[in-house]
Amino acid sequence: MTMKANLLTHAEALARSRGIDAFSYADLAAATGIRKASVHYHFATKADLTLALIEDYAARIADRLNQIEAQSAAASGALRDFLQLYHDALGTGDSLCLCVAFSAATDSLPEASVTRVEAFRKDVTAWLNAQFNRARQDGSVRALSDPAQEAAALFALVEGAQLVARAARNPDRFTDAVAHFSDRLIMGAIQ
Amino acid sequence: MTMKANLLTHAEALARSRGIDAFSYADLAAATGIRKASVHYHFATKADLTLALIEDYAARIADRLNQIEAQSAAASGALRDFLQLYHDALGTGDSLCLCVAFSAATDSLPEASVTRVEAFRKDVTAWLNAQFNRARQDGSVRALSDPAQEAAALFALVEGAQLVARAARNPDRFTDAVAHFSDRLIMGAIQ
DNA sequence: GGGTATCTACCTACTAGTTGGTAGATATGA
DNA sequence: TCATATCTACCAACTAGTAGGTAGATACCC
Repeated sequence: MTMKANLLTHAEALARSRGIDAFSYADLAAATGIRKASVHYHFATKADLTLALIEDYAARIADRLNQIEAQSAAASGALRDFLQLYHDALGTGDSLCLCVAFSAATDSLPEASVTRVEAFRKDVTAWLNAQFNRARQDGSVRALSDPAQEAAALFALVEGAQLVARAARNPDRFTDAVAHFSDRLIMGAIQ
Repeated sequence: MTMKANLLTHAEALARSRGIDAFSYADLAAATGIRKASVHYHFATKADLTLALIEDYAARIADRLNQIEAQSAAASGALRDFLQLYHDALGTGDSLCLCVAFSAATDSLPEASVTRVEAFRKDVTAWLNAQFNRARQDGSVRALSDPAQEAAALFALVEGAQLVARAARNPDRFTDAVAHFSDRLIMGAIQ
């Protein structure tokens, strides 16, 4: 792995567990074993670093969502995988998905990153909207209302569930919070 | 208003709009017109200040929830008022409820404050649980499942909806995200 | 091939500014 | 007189970021 990728990996872990405000170039230098000035060589300013973080993250999640959609036989399967993705992002209960971490720190983020996070949020909500539209066809989600409304609600639910689970340092809280929604998913033999 | 209360008011506003990490004693001094050292006279350390903030806030919300419960004729009315309370906390879209702000910054909070926030979260969830139990009696919430599950889900939903609305700087996003839940509330002539 | 130039990736050593926090003087009112 | 509340003037530690230098790889030209 290149040092740049290495720095991004550590920065993402720190941002997700502590928040963007709460880690410094010094932390990053300590984590990777190079000097602070060398971190600046790869990412001139912290604004550059945060933008790189969100772009990298957004690309990875977009790939994963496409993959989930392609692999699922019904909307319910895709939505179950979506929940699992956000559950797994919690790790042992000490880290958030980067989107939640960035949303929580909007004020200390450079404008370019805020815009990028907004676009990411819009993309994920659009993906959810597509799944709920699919569900309207395949009938794999119980008590379905307006897809756009469902998408907005589910996105807020998983973000809130992450926040609660991380604050309690217990990923089970995520499962509890989304249980009511999970119960609405009708799973066939193979999803 | 005493200077101590004045400081708490400004600190709460700053914590809710920017986050706890993102305001300093210097900001507080500038906001109140006294010197930084004088702020330390009232709150010796930032740990003291954050604890005072959450205690003050928890007491106010507990009062408000008791009031809401007493005034409501049915569970649906109490839950609608609960949603309104969290909606109003957003202001024009630039501030979170203190619980969300504190949950997002768990790592940079002193242990005593983390514990206090956890207790607050537990209290609010218990209140929601009580409302859903009430709903089981009065039938004012459609498609009701397990009250504890509903409480966990609703709490996560409002926290996430606040996060999304603040990030987008638009309180309407909160309304969108909770619309699906709102639709489940059966409102009588007088609530 | 040998010399020159440029690039990558790092370094030491620094700056200017901010952070939470402290010591000790001073004003004010009961 | 004495507690309360404020002040000025500091401190150590940390922040992002900069200046200037170096070892080694790569590229180009004669």
